[in-house]
Amino acid sequence: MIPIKTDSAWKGLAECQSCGIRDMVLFEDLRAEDFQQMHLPIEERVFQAGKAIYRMQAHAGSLYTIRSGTVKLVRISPDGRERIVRLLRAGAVAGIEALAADSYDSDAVTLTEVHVCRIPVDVVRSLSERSPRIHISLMRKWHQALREADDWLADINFGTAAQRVRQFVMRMRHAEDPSVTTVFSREDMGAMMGLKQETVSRELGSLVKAGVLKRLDTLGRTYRILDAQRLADMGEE
Amino acid sequence: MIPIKTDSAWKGLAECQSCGIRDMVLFEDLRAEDFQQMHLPIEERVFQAGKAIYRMQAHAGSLYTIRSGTVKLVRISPDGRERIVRLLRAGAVAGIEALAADSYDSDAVTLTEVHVCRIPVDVVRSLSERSPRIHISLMRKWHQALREADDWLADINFGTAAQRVRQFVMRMRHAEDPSVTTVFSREDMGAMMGLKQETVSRELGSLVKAGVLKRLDTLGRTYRILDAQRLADMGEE
DNA sequence: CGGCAAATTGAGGTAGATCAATGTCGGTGG
DNA sequence: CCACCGACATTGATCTACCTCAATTTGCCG
Repeated sequence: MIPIKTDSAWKGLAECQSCGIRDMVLFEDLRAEDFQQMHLPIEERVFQAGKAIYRMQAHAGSLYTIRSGTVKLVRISPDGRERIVRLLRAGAVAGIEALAADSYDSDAVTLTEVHVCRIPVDVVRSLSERSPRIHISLMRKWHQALREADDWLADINFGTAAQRVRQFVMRMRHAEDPSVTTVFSREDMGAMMGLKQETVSRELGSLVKAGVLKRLDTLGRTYRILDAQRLADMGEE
Repeated sequence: MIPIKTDSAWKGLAECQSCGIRDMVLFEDLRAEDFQQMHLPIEERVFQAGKAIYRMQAHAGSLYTIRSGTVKLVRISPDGRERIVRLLRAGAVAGIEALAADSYDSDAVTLTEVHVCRIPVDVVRSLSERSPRIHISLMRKWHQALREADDWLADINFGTAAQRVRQFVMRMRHAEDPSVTTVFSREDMGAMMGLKQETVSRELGSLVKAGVLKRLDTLGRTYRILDAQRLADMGEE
């Protein structure tokens, strides 16, 4: 008998000390003695694609370090339009605003299956008071988020549709193999770049036709970059 | 004899303890004893309109709390186009990324005469290690910056030109008198909203013609808001 | 096999860009 | 004091990139 699942599956208390991606996340520099001080539960959770980790304006009691997968931060405007303000990937922190405010500033919705560690905000606060290392890590995470937000505006929400789509494709290259890139539904891509889904589809199509990209799957989510040079250069100056 | 002025005028060592806007800035919760620990110089500086406080990629050795005036954060894209990613006003911190990185992420250029306090990054670091209050202040400043960046994307870079301009006009209302709003050159406004200056001019003009705004100066920088309701509502749902 | 969800493709309309002329103000020098 | 100039905003007339609406295609799954 399969247990009923809600939005997330609880995987038990996290084993921070043996965490495989510890160097990417908040506790990158934490020492053994720091873990002793921890009394509140850090939990590992899994979300299926399309689930909300938290909602805008909900009480912000925890932050979430992302172990794997991709999360979109979504704002709904007063008149109901959806705007994706940022993407978070492995190593980023979702809900970092919990450290400075009472409620979350946006929805956090998973685009893929996502593994997170849920850390109560009090744990981070007390650790960062005691450990300068955590303190530095936190600064880096804030900076990472801010930088990402500015990049989002300056890179993929600027210029013609063709320029935006190319920037986006480049930004979504795989870390392991930069000649492969994975994108999202045309609707989501539109909400990220301020374009309509048809326009996104057309621009991707024209990159394929131009021999810059090659489809690797049937759905149009994964592409091989055949001509990285042209992808980066086209439409400059 | 008047001393030669470079970009900024040095006004001497800052008197933090008697600072009039201390509750808005970084040291809002600092106590007398905290100031004793400070050995590096905090300087008060004044910049005329149109000067750079710092440049993108320059070595980031200080951050700047803004005492008065308005600063634009500007990114130049590889192909030379200018994009304004955010505005900073009194109480905000320019160059906060100095705490987490070696170089600044954007140009900071004054739009008005601007008064700042220049604080060496080491001062902030050592204070925040010792004082939990500073630590909390810093978190709030990071959050303020991140929130502002996301707002910028979701509010004034989203929707039709008319919606953007109205959002912008509302965002630029004076704190003391919300029925007055001050905007910038049409070119700068365009670079903030992803529009051309002619479009900005037309949209402002149509708001005046519609009786929503009234020009208060000859240059088109200051307006009285005659119908705040319509300014907020028009073009919703 | 049929039905659904997502992407693609096409035709036509429009918001905003582009190109260009005109207007207004403030400063400067004769 | 007035003429001239440069900076900026405004206004007008086209043009076009992207949106809109709609039909078609593709793969997936029951």
